[in-house]
Amino acid sequence: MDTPPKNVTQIENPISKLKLENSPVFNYINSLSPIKPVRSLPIAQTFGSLSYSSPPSVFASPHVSSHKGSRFKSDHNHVPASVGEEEALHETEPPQILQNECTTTTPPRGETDLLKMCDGNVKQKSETPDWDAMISDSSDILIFDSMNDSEASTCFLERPSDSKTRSLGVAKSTLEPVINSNDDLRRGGRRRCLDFEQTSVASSSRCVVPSIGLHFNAIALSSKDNNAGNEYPLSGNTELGLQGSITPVLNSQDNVRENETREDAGQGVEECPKSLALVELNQSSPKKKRQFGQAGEGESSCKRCNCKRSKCLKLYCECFAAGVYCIGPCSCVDCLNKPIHEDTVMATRKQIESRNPLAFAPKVIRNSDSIMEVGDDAKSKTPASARHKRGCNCKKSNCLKKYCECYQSGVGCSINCRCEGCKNAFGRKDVSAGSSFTSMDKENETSSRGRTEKQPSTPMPLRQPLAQLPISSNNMLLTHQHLHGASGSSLHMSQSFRRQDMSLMSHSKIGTITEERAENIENLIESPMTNMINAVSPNSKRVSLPMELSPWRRNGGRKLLLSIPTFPSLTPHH
DNA sequence: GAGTTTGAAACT
DNA sequence: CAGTTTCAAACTC
Repeated sequence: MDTPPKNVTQIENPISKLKLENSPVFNYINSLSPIKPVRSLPIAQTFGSLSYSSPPSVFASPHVSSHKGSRFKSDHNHVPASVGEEEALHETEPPQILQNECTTTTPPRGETDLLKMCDGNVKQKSETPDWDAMISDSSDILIFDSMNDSEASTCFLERPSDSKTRSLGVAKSTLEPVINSNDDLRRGGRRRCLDFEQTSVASSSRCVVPSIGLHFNAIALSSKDNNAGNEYPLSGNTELGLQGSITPVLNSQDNVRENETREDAGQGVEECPKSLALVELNQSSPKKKRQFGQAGEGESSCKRCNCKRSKCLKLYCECFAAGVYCIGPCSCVDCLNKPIHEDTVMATRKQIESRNPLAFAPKVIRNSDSIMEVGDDAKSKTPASARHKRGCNCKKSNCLKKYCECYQSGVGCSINCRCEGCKNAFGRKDVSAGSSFTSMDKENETSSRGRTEKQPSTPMPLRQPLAQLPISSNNMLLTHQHLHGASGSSLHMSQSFRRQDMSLMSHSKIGTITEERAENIENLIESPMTNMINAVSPNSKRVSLPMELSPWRRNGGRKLLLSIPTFPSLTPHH
């Protein structure tokens, strides 16, 4: 990928870096924050992962593999604190990738620097660093952290063609609240750039700033959705630069064009998490969708529904389930899943969430230790640990058709599945039962007993309803705060999160984050962090941070256990 | 493109 | 919680 020269230059330019480091401003900033470098890397990432939804399981699919590939690649450079960290990153795949990339091009100094640099990039436009602005913005920047960094970098790296737009988006995200003067415009763009999560997701794909509350589902969903795209508008989101901040302010046309461009480039799809890809690609016809879907875990294409009776306000509707508005390509009838009916959409979402808090969460969860099982064919490339949360219930398809959510998502069946005659090409239930897949279950079980003990070879309780997991955005917040020591930034994040949740109704999985939107969520759940996490209950897990990440860790080596919600619920209150 | 099959979502 | 119905995607022809 071509990186916009400008950015690269900046990032790589040692001189500027030096200047920055030596400058009074730099020192000042450093002295200010507790947030500093050290944790900045890990935490930021974690943050990102935590806060943002992850890309959905989307990643589990072949796409995933590619992602992973890049991830690994970059990871090297980026000094992974631990496996967990990696996983955490995982959640924010898109961002992560970006980040990694960014890291790649930068001296291993810390994300802080990275941020600065990135920031610098943004500002660079104006050439000389505006120190005052920098300082004033520093907080924001910090808040964004990895996300921004990564995204920013990603943006730049990812699509040269879009660099302009992306950088713009980044800049906006970092520097100013993205205000969409025109809702319609915004919405129009939404599909591609979801507001909630989407924004983030979208951003990731588009390099827009990541938002915090993602639609996990959309993202995560992957399977079907993964579209993270355009999500419902966070009402009020816009005002926060942070969050959604960065909603790319594109009108639909622009988006379309952008998408087209991307498609032409042929990159987006592969590199983007399925969800993302969906968002962007889905403008096409249903057939196209299928094709894409194949590529991805389940579908990589954008969502396009064909609802006749649900008004696109039920989970039957893929768009709705993915947290995106129906758009042109949809063939739905009496569709209410449109920006015009935002209130209705939100209300409905809330209602559904009240019934099932995880309704919009990513359906596929990836294990922290997920390792790609590389096989001869693409199918075998699924993440070993990716699994459908609830599992499927196939009776006749043998889990060999897309009727099967597991199969559709590109993940193997697990003990959570109640399928009959499972022949899932990505992993059969019986086979996976003892594998890492059930990690979640294992974790839960383990958690109940203590922590890092080895898992019992005993079968875990079958199908733990994820839905039962208590996840609340509030919890999320707490978690974040805890993790970050309640730093201002974390607070920011939390707040952002909340807002998004509120406005969105909370969602991913990905929710998700999605899936994609989901994966972030998933990652949260299974992320590196989570790896270290022991589940206390289905909803919360005890988390012990890796040494590197855990500032609270006692010298004695005692682990600090935190209770972390598995999923951030989209709804703020609950 | 129409019709069928399938299984998730929703409902009772 | 289980059984049934509704729904829309996936699939077949």
